[in-house]
Amino acid sequence: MADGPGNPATSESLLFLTDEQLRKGIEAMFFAYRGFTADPDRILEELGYGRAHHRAVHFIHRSPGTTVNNLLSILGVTKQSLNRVLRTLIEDGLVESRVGRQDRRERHLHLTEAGTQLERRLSDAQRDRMRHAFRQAGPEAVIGFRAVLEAMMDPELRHHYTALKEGN
Amino acid sequence: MADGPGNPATSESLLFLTDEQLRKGIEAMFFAYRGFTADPDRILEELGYGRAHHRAVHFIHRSPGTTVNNLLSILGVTKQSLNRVLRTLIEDGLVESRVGRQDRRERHLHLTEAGTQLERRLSDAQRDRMRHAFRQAGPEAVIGFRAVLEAMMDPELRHHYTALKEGN
DNA sequence: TTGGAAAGTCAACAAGGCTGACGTATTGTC
DNA sequence: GACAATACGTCAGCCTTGTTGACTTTCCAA
Repeated sequence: MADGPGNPATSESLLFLTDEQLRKGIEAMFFAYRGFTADPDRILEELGYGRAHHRAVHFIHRSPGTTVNNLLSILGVTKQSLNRVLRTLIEDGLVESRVGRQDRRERHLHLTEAGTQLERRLSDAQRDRMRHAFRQAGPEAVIGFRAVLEAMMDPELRHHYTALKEGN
Repeated sequence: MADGPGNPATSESLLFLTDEQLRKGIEAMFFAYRGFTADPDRILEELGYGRAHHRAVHFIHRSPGTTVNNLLSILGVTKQSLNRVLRTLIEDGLVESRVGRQDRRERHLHLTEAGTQLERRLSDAQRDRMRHAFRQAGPEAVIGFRAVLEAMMDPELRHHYTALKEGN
């Protein structure tokens, strides 16, 4: 089995690592992310919210009772930045901030009924697109999709992704 | 072949469409995109640029001589927004704007030598991460990754992704 | 030739990042 | 009991990057 530069098998097996393939992957991320956020963005706009509000609502829904500090480490923004968003959500009655029972310095965040409804509306829209893409591409592709994305994350942030119930 | 709710084959084959699977997909996109932009962001920051500059440089490199209008349709922002970015890039000598020969209203955009160098530096960083993720996940996964992302794009924007030399 | 459309530029504003400084309540430690 | 550390909130001010509105230059078609 010669392995020269002209060997078709060799070039084929490495084809997915050529600069052109990598560029395609980069642009795929760019354009897909646009689609990924497009539907929620439309809903948010009519309510006067932005993506920052969506992120907060999403992760409060995922981890009810989470603290401000925990949310900060997930979102990777400053507390001043998060606070601005959180304040409007609390004022608008979408999020409730409860003083911690063990540690009264902490604030535990929960979605109100209205907050839960908005979360549902946003995630329904986003899931619809994700479901369509998954169905279109098939189960095998979904495995690959997840594998590549997981490998693309910063290692020190990956635990936020896998921290929940493992195996799902 | 009964198809009851307890049938393992059925639930397994549809497992990738459960709400929990979709939520994982959504968060995978969120965290992966953060990693995807992290390396270029660091380079851009030390130069006083942002992601908007990166996007402009990337697509001018991909399509030398492209017009401002064409760039607008790819990037999906207003021309005023793009213009601000473009102006600084031109002032800094990274991009050259040439008046169109047929239509003198048009401006054809090219990277200068310095612009090409910056593009190289940015895309090297981003390709390194993409390459690592591709290698980690394997060729089969890359196929799936691309299939899912392509299905996630807005149909009317997808042509920007596949418009180049097909089959690469 | 003139009026509309198209390409691009300038001005001003808003969202949402950031840093820095500071205040307050609470907790834990010496 | 004093004191440092922690969790959170807030004010001020900056930057990037999105927006709309008003404008010029250029082209083309009636």
